[in-house]
Amino acid sequence: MPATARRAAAPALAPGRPLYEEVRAHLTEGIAAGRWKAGEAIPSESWLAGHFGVAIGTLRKAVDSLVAQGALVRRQGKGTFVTSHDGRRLMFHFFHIVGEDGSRAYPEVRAVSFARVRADAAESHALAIPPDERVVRVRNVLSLAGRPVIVDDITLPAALFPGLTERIFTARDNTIYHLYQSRYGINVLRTDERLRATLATGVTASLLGVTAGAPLLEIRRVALTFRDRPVELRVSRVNTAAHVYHNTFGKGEAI
Amino acid sequence: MPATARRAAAPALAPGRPLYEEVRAHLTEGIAAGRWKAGEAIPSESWLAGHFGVAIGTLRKAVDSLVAQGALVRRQGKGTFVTSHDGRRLMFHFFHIVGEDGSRAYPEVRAVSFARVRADAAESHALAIPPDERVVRVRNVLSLAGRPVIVDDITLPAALFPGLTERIFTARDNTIYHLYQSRYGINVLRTDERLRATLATGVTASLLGVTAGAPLLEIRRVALTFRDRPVELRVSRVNTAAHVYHNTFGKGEAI
DNA sequence: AAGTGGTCTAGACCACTAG
DNA sequence: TAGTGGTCTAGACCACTTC
Repeated sequence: MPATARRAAAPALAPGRPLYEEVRAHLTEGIAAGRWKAGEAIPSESWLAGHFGVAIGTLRKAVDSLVAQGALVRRQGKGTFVTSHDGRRLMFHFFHIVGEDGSRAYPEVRAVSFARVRADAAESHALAIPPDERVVRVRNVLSLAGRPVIVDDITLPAALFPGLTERIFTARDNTIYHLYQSRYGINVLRTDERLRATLATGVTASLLGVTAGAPLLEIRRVALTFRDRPVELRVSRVNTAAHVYHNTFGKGEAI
Repeated sequence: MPATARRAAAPALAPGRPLYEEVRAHLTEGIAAGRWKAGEAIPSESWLAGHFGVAIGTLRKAVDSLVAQGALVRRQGKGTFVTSHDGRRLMFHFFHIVGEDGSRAYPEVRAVSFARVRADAAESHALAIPPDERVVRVRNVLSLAGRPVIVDDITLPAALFPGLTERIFTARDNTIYHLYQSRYGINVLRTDERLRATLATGVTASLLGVTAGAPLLEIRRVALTFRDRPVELRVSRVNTAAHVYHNTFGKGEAI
């Protein structure tokens, strides 16, 4: 049977672009809309193939791209699941500060401040929201091995996080991105980071226990969800005396 | 015909792991050994499928992974080519310094020094070579928009770059990675980078035209080829007054 | 045993490039 | 027009998980 005959099947798959892209778009929409929540399984591949009226290979190609993107996770014999940020594993996908020797540790987070304010120019630009839009500003200090290493200034569009309170934010027993996901249905898929070197001043210096004028690594990160919509701005200042920002390019697994 | 019957075909494909991984290993070996050089086309998919005695779909899966890894590039209607670092495009795969507004520019490179010495402890460790092994040390200053922004200290294992002279190194009309590839058959596939903030001192400060004590971004990069073999250590010191290190996580193309 | 994802086959037809 | 990669089908069987 020619491919075109299938196109009229079940959930209308518009022409013009490859079938698997259409299928992928439908799956993406289902995840973004919360039809399948974080940690839940999506229907089986054979069921989805029948549902969309495509061959199993085509369905798999669509799922493959979502797996590569990090939105889905496959588990042989069990099913395909919406990526959840709860495990400790995924955390290092977006946390890149490691010891000088490359050792990884989970930071302890201490909340310093929490405020509802109006976005300043930089925030509204980074978050693609109107000037003076309501935002939540949070400041955390992250410690590694008992010593303060990072000061995080987090800005969230209030409209995306209704009812967020300081208690909710600090009482979480998991990562911050898991909170966004479990309570507000926001899946962080990508981050955009810009790094520069700065000098420690005033409050930041004292929070990190360094002298004014000490070099700090400043990371300006925008977290994005589906359709590259920004959901969080985070400015981190890192004392890199005993830690480094680690990063590899070229996904290539060792061959 | 059952898959197992094919396993005995042409270039012996050992069992135990998926067929496409075997095929991929054979292709990788061919590229690493220089059987197909940078910029050249490998045989067509149908020819390779027949050669290895696998279905076209299986062959494509092997090629897919090498394309994802960056070792091969597909061009519809023309063929599949060994990735070449000559084009200006690929350069930004490994060069991450951009203007504050995200604008990209090609740096002008000025050679400052070139010397053949013995590896120090840090270099021998980073390059996985014996202590006191012979290495080539090069210092470059990179300028953007006519102003010096980066000081690069490059260390190469002399054994991998026989006959390398200052003239060869500075006379190249292309990127440094293209030189490694075209003259020494070394394909840089991955980089491992560690970043920290430091303070400008002495020579570095004067090369960059900043005062001692100015904050600099230090990037310690190890370039890797097939089998994750290190081929270059590069320590960059960047004046981030008007530039930033830019990076995105989560390959996800905008959906 | 039943259900899931993982691998593999053997084709067909489409889209693009080049002579 | 011939050759290349790109998409898609309709199965088969394997590996893993759960009951």
